[in-house]
Amino acid sequence: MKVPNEELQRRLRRLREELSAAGIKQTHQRLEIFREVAGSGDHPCAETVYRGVRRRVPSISLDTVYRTLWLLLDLGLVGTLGRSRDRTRFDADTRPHHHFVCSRCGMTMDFYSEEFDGLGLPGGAGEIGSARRARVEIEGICADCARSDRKERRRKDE
Amino acid sequence: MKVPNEELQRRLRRLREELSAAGIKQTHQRLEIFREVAGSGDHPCAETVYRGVRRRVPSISLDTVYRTLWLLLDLGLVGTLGRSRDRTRFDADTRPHHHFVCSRCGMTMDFYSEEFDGLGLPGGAGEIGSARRARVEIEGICADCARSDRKERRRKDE
DNA sequence: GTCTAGTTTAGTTATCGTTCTTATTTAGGA
DNA sequence: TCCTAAATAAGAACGATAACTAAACTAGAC
Ligand SMILES: [Mn+2]
Ligand SMILES: [Mn+2]
Ligand SMILES: [Zn+2]
Ligand SMILES: [Zn+2]
Repeated sequence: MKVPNEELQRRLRRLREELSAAGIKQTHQRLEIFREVAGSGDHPCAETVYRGVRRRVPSISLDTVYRTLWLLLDLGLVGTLGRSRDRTRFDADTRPHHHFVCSRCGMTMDFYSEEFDGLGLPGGAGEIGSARRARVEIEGICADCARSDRKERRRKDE
Repeated sequence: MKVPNEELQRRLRRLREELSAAGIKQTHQRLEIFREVAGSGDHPCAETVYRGVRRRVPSISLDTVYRTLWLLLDLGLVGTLGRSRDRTRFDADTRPHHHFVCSRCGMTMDFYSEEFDGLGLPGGAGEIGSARRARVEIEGICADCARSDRKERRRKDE
């Protein structure tokens, strides 16, 4: 999953705006680290970002990658996800969206739904607090795993 | 939030059934660790469970707590939640339910909604895989934090 | 172009949740 | 009761992340 160039440019423009607005310097490293996350339509971990950026900026340090990713998180330019046993994964898609996670292979896939975006606390729970954002995670079996399961079952049955 | 004794007993009975069914030994430690999670209506982390169990079983080791909690997870007797930067938190409520998380103070509160339980992949995303379970996390400001915010604002305004 | 505060690097060290190692104990079947 | 595979306790080890240092670099203000 590669992010279309047009969208990538939009995101890079937003990075520059947010850095300016916050009075934070626009360094080559910050640009390239963000480009790496924002250009992959995936949910890379810090280590993956590091390896990717290193191809273009061989001197980059892992320390800078971490510092920058947490900075981007503070600025709201990336989000995080990932089950808590695993390493943190970053997500440059800041549009409201949701995730499907395959419980067999761990594959994580984005999907969009305005209906889900708008979910608030249901009637009976109104006094807990005021909703700002809803995130839906659907756990299931991905199409690929379902296919190999069927194949496996056939092999066993015959 | 304390789990009523009747429900706790039901959960402990289920533990024994599941351990038997899986051919796993019923140790004192496993019983007490599960009792700790299942008896708190909360979402304790491993460390909290450890401290609680230690009052009754002073020789318990943190390692055993972790091993047991992951075992319970595999058996479907507990779930996990928590943002991936923080320590994992465990949840012995295996009924389908959802969470409200206060972005100010971190307070996590359960709520129930049959509508949310039944959420599946929306039309446009049907080919990703087959849904088994939906989890909704609503982020917002809890009633308590909203109250202290208002108080704070008043203090500043006058 | 100069200046400077903020940033990066490399290296080292620390932290903290979690997992491994090893010797010892125990649950539960024979 | 005896036996053994499984489980535990203690503490060392691990891996991801964070926090230093000091020296070099650089973005952006003037
Ligand atoms: Mn995503
Ligand atoms: Mn819960
Ligand atoms: Zn899969
Ligand atoms: Zn709060």
